[in-house]
Formats: sequence, C-alpha cells, structure tokens
Amino acid sequence: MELAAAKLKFIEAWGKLGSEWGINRTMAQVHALLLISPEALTTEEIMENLSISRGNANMTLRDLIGWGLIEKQHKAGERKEYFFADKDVWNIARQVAKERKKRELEPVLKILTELSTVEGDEKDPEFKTFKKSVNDINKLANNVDKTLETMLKAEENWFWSSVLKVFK
Amino acid sequence: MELAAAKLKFIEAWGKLGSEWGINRTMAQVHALLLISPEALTTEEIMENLSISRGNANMTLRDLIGWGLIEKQHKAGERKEYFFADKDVWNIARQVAKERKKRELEPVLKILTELSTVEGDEKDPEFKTFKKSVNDINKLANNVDKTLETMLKAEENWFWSSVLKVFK
DNA sequence: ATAAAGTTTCAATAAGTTTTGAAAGTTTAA
DNA sequence: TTAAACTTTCAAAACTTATTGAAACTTTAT
Repeated sequence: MELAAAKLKFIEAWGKLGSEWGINRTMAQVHALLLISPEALTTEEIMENLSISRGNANMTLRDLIGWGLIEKQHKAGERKEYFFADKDVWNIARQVAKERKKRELEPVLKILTELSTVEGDEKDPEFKTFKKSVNDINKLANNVDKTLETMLKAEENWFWSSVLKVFK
Repeated sequence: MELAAAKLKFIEAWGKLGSEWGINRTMAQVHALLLISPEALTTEEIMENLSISRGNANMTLRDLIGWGLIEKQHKAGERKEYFFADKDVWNIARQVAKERKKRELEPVLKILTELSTVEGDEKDPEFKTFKKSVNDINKLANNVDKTLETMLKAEENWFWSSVLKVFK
C-alpha cells in the first residue's frame, strides 16, 4: 500500500472508531492527522488536509487540547500557532480513560450512591429487585473506578506486565 | 428517596450512560426498566412505562435481544410475549464487551494489520512517523483484544479476585 | 375460513448533532 | 495608532440518527 493511501485510510478508520465511542468524527480525524505528522501543523494546514472550515478546526483543536491529546507549539519568529499530538499510545489511552472517568463514570457513581439509599419494604419484590440491581451495578462501577484509578497512575511496563501475568 | 422516584432516576441515568457509550438512549432505558422489574413485561407495558411508540419498542426489544441482554418469555395459556433482562451484572458486562469487541475492535484490528504492510523509504520522516504510530496502536489494540478475550471466558469470581489482586 | 390478537416493517417526520462562514475580537509589528 | 495577521464565536444550514404510526403481516382460536 502507498503511504498517501494508507494515511487517508488511517484517518478515516480513526474517525469512525471515535464516532462509535462518542468522540466526534472530526475530532478523531484531526487527532489522527497529527498523530502521523512528524511536524506540528498550523490550523490552515489542518483545514486544508481534512477539508474542514476554520470554525470547525478551531473548536476541534480546542476540544483536543481540553482532552489533553494535543498541544500548541510556538515557533520562534512566527506568529502562527502550531499543533502537535503526543505520539505515545500509552499516554493517549491514559488520557482518554482519565477524561471519560471524569465525565461519565463519576457522575454515574454519584447517582448510584444516592439511589442505594432508597427506603422501602423488604418484602416487596419491586423494592428487592430494584435494590439488588442498583447495589450490584454500584459494586461493578466501583471496581471499574478503582481499576482505572490504578491504571492512571501506572507506568506502561508495570501495567502490561501485571495484566499479562493475570491474563496469560 | 421514594422507590418510584428512584426508578425514574435510574432509568434516566442508565439512558444517559448508554448514549455516551454509543448505545441508543431508548435501548438503554428499556434495558434499565427490565433490569429493575421483578416480572417479565409485555411490549404494551414497556411502551406505556417509557412513553414510546409500538414501532420503537419493537425495534429496541429486538436490538436488545441481538445484544444478548434480554430474552423473550412465553407464558402458558397467553399469546402475548413477555421480556425480561438477565439481572447478573457480570453477564451484562461480558455481553456488552463481547458485542463491542466484535462490532468495533475487530474491524479496526483488520485495518491496522493492513496498514502496517505499507511500504516506503525508512529515511522519510513522514513514513517513519506513520509506521511507528500504526505499529504502536496495533500493539495496544492487540493487547486489549487479548485481555477482552480472556475476560469473556472468565468466571466472575476468578476474574475479580485476579484483578483485585493486581489493582489493590 | 375468518376474525381477533399480536408483531413487524418502513416511509415520513422529528430531534439532535455537527459544520459552516462571516463577523467580531485579539495580538503584534511598524 | 493603525492595519495586517491571526483566532474565536455563534446563528443558520446541513447532516445524521431516532421515533412515530399506520399498514402489512403472522399466528391462534373458533
């Protein structure tokens, strides 16, 4: 396969994956483009490469910075802003896990904790079923939360050697 | 908190979580409703409870069956179909992991494998950066795939005791 | 064979999300 | 201080996805 074709395919695949995981397509595509660029790129270059508008490029770059996936770079003697992506896949995974934990898992944990205080008649099947489901989900969510917490602190090698020891 | 209020809140929260994870809101809400129901429910009851149309209820129930999250039940002497959810949270997590692995991870692995066959000049920074990123992502994706594979085969107790030993 | 009960389909429509582009805002150099 | 270079904002438009509801279909009891 040709490099140019491979690049297009990569950007497309990363965009699709992103949209399946609740990250908007353009955001994932800009990230993909920067991931495979040896040099930092300007807003203009990104707009041109992906055929997107200035407004869209600007918002998307801001969001990616918010997710901690890309950074701004200032080149000496230049006014333009350049953007580049952290190329370390392990850092990317951690960063995404961190953001989703904060944005999604934590609010759910809060609600589950609240819901598990529900009061009712232990003989009522409606009540019993509700309570059991909520408690079970609560336990699972807490386990996931702890696991992510540990992952966020972990060094890559430590992490994979531990996981692979268990899942060999 | 009152049971009725708690139920509503649970259904709403589960729906929101679902939509953040690429599962449509109604599907997650129907699942939530069945999760906290001690008895299997009919299409009518689900429609009424969530104020959704017959068409929507039907499609959603079919999708949930496709994901392996709910099942049909036939009651003796009755024509209507009843639906109930597997209440075991561990089974739910495995089932969701299984479907997403199949629908999302596997196609991506296929493309990554293809992309890693790209040919080019090792001295070209464009080529080197592309190849390194694709290879790194490929490795991570394969690790995730193996981990999920093991998880799918695991028994609950074995799994959690192992995980908690590592991430304590 | 018929009609009643129940289920499925799908084109039209509604709701939600993303993108555009032009205008407003900001920064820098001279 | 001015104007050129660059960045940000946001309302309107385009696009995508979810939902409705009525018609078609299937099954069962008589």
